[in-house]
Amino acid sequence: MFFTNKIEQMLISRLRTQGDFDKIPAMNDWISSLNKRQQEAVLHHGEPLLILAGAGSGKTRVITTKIAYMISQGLCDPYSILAVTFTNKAAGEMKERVVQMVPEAERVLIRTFHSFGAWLLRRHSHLLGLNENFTIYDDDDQLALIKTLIPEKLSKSELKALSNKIHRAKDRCLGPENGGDFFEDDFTADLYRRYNHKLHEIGNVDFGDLISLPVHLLRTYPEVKAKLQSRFQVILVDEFQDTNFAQFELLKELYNGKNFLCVVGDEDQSIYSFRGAEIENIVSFPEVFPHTKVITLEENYRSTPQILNLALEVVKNNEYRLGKKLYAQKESGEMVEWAQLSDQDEEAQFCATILEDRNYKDTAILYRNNFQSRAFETLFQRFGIPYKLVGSVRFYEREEIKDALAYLSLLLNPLDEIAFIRSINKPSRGIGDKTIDKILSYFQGDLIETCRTAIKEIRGKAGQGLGQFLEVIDTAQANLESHTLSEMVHHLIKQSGLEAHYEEQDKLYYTSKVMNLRELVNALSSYANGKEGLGQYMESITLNSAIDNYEEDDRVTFMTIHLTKGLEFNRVILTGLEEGLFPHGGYGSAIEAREIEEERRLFYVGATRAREKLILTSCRRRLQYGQYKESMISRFIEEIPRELLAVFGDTGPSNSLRRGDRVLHNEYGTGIIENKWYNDDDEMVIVRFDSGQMAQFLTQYTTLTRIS
DNA sequence: ACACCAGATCCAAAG
DNA sequence: GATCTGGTGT
Repeated sequence: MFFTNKIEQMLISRLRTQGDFDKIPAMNDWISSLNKRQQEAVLHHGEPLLILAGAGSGKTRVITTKIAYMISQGLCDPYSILAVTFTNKAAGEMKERVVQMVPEAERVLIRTFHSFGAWLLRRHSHLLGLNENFTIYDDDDQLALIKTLIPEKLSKSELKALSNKIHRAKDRCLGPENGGDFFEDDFTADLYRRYNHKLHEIGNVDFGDLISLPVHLLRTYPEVKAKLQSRFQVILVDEFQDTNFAQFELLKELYNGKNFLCVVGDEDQSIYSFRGAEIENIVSFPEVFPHTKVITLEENYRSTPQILNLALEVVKNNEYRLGKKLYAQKESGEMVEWAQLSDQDEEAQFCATILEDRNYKDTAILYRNNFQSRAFETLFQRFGIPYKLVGSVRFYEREEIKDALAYLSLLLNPLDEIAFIRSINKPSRGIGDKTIDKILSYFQGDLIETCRTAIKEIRGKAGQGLGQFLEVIDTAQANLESHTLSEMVHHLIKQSGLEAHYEEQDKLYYTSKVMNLRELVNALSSYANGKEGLGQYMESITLNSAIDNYEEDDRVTFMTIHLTKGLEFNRVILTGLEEGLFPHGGYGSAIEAREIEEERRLFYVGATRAREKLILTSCRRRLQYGQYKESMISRFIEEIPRELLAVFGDTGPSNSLRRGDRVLHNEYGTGIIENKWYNDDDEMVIVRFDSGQMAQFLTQYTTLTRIS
């Protein structure tokens, strides 16, 4: 059931003349409340659609209306729609909004790329040789597995680099054999080969596999591919600028020329290239899918002109962008403020002063790096200002939760060596490295059975401990069949001694680890009994993103700029605008132009989260590794035309030279500053003189006078 | 096997 | 400065 252009034309003209959508009367209102471009995006069908949606241009509204429209007009079955979002939270919100419009939308599949990948793999685990109840290895688990494969000792950072390399290879659908020159050395490729082999033996998957294995599956099994292609007649992807190569490949595999593809994104908001995102995906989309209809949404409904224009002034310094226009629809508001503070404590103090108006809920304090939250937390605690820290440590990354999950992983997959090593001596029951090596020397596939064999040969404290461990596992195994998951896990954390162990720790360090374990038990109550429910729970918790638990309440929000994607606040304080911090990098290690452009996009994302009020802060010095370090004002501040910035307090804007300034030099004469950067702590400029000569200076040793 | 201490490392961003 | 890691002694 597809749109022909004729039907589309008819619908558009019907909308214009009568505005009469009989099936759902409200549809008329929904569509007519959109602007022309948005309407066009909702009504387009057939050829692939690329919606270039600037910040705050109402893209979520367009997608939800589009889905509701297709369903209510009977253009496709809700079951045949797949919508891919960036986080589970975004998926949940999208579903809620669409279902509110048309209840049948309950059957639309709305997921993140990763959870869609997992969904696909669960249905075809047998074809890929995966454990039926496979669990997903996160970066920690991946690292732990790599460790077992390397005999020689490598430093943590070397291991991380290897693990990262393997991960990035999977993002590009590169295997150990077809990596080309991606792997500089044979060692990495060989490690990758052994890593994949081991992971396959265990029957689990890692994050990268959640995308690359589905691609492999569809390429290897045409019948599976055909089935999926015919089911998903409509595929929508949000935040397309942050998809990686493998995700684009997956999308291409799902497309058969007959189904409808719609992607939405904004190249200026691509901020995840460190995680493999390819900004090229959105730029090249019309070439990959010829006849793509491109619709640009250029009206910003979120921010005041002051905020929007400032953000645009910064991002327009990027070379690599499509250069969309974006027009503020809101009325003029307050000037954007900039405050320069002496250090991170004064910065926190400054924020606290702003919050004296108690508009907690409407305010977000944003920063580049997680560690910056600390100064804010300390001060806000002291002043009793309510705040919530979003996403620094995810629930499943907590030590006590990982411990409990290790037992559960082992129950689901007794081949899981990583879960085995983590759980066997936690809390310590006398089983050390030596004993574990000994047990593994009896290795016979199933690790529980291996223990049963090995226990006969292990005496003393270790043997006793191993007996206890087996009892815990056996009881849990039996309870998994006969009790609810909550009851099973509740008993497990008691019997294993985890609860007592963490009770002790809580008393000593005033932590609340037992509470977290209770929370785990509670969360399980909404899942079905048995292995299947347990598997579902484990998946949901592993794929839970840092932002997924974010809830609005009357507290100030602390979070990294990366996490704010898709959110908005009345008032935003963008902190730490200093060279080396934001933009990150520099100070000795040169920053590549590509990286600076991504930092600039990050600034753009942060600034455009604000609806009414934007405040920027910089510190003159900052505590780093226990020492104060002088910092320089971020180049982003310098890229803002002075008339767009209200300087707060008595600190003036820097008098330093900026790109584009006209300067006078004693010997060379007049010229224009072509570029400015920092080499270690030295400010460097390149000047293009009117004579045509170019020269590079260390500004502290050269007299360059600014002239107008 | 584990407690304890010194030296190393951390402070990119995340599904 | 705080936290983590690896080596040492018991």
